[in-house]
Amino acid sequence: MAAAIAIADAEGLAAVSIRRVATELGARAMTLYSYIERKEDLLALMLDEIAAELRGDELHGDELRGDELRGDEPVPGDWREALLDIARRERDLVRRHPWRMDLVATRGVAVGPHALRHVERKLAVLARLGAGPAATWRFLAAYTDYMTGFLVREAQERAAPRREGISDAERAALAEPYVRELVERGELPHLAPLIEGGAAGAGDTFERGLRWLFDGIERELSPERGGAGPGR
Amino acid sequence: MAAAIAIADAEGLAAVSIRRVATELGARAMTLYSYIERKEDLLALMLDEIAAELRGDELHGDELRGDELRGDEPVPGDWREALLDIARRERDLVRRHPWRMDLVATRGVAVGPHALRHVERKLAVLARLGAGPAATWRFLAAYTDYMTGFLVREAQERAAPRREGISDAERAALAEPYVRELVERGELPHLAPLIEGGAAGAGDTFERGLRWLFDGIERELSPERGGAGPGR
DNA sequence: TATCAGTTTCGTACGCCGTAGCGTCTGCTG
DNA sequence: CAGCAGACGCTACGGCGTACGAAACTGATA
Repeated sequence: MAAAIAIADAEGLAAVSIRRVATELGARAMTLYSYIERKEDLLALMLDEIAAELRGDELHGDELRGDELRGDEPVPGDWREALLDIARRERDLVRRHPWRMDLVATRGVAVGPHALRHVERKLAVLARLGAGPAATWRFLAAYTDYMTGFLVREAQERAAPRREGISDAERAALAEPYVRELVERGELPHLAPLIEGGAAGAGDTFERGLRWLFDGIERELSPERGGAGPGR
Repeated sequence: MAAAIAIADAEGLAAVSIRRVATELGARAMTLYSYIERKEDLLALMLDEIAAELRGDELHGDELRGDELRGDEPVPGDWREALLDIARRERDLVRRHPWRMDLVATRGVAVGPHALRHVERKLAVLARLGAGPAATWRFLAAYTDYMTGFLVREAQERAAPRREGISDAERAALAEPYVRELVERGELPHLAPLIEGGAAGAGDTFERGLRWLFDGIERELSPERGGAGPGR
């Protein structure tokens, strides 16, 4: 797993092949099949393994994995700040392991012990909302979906310059034929000023989008008020 | 493109190989390289092609592609209903072509003429918000990210039973080792009741999540009011 | 009608991939 | 010491994307 993760971090998920991982370990390809049944097992294990890095305290070695319960120490601050903190850590995780979103998009989210403990942590935060189990689950689903979409986009934008030339070269050489023609024919009246004005792609929308989502959730829980306070 | 799309619809994106598409067309593999430079070009073309199905009117043949301007007829109702309508169509599109999310997650969103016209349509709706270009772009980014995340998850959940046994068989045979042990050791106090109570995975969260996001955006634009009205 | 440039198609080949099948070796258990 | 389970390696199969050069076909020109 460590070898596979190192390869994926350095050269992308496509470089993780059975032969390559085996070579990195000084073995032959078929040796790996003593420990896994299919390559997909290895990928699933990688996905759960990096979820261990999502713990609040940064001690993610194996030393305190044993019997003492952890994972539901009270999180400081209100639920918004706590969930925002978790979101930032998830974003950092994808920055370290961009291939995570490739796997999430194809195999779905991990269901190993580390990943489950992380879900537990998020539910502990959401429990402060005092909503019922069904509503809590829906909140988590909306949060997860937004995060997935943002992180997929960010990981892929970050990987794009590595695949081709530079982002500017791509924009100049690839957007010219389509966009220029459509813009000059006046078929994109709303999009054209955004492109030419530079508004497209400017700024970091990560926390902004999360706050909008949080606002909407908060308003549902206290509908008569404006929702300015922490609610409840 | 049509042959490739048909294969992907029927057997998934992995079945789309150069050799397979060529065979479907009664030709040999290398023949395709007279029309595309790389396989990725074919995938990009597929992605833009299905975006043509996102037009509001259902005439997505080639017959009226010519000179008459279209794409910014006023959309009925307020912006929320209009954007919700677009969102439903995007969801239906992924239902017809689940492999779209695979491509979006790896290659990013399409930048062909059909896809650009669809972005234009969304910007026309968002223009009613009367926000500046930067804010409008951020709204679109947040919407797109939520949609991507939801659709990636839905497409992958829909494809999961096809990959393995049944969803129930999977839940029983695969979740047992991890989850049961952790639950019985009491390490997942918040997650356990959701699983056992059946709250997990119940109901459709699509429009709910979108409405929360819309509420948050609306509140930003009219902060002093509760945001109950359509605003502005 | 004969020629020819240009396009389209094809056969072959290279180096990858995941993994099935089977033989060999090692070290622990009874 | 016998037996055996597990770790490990070799070989092979069918598939992949695509580079390269030859062949076949097309339409326009002499």
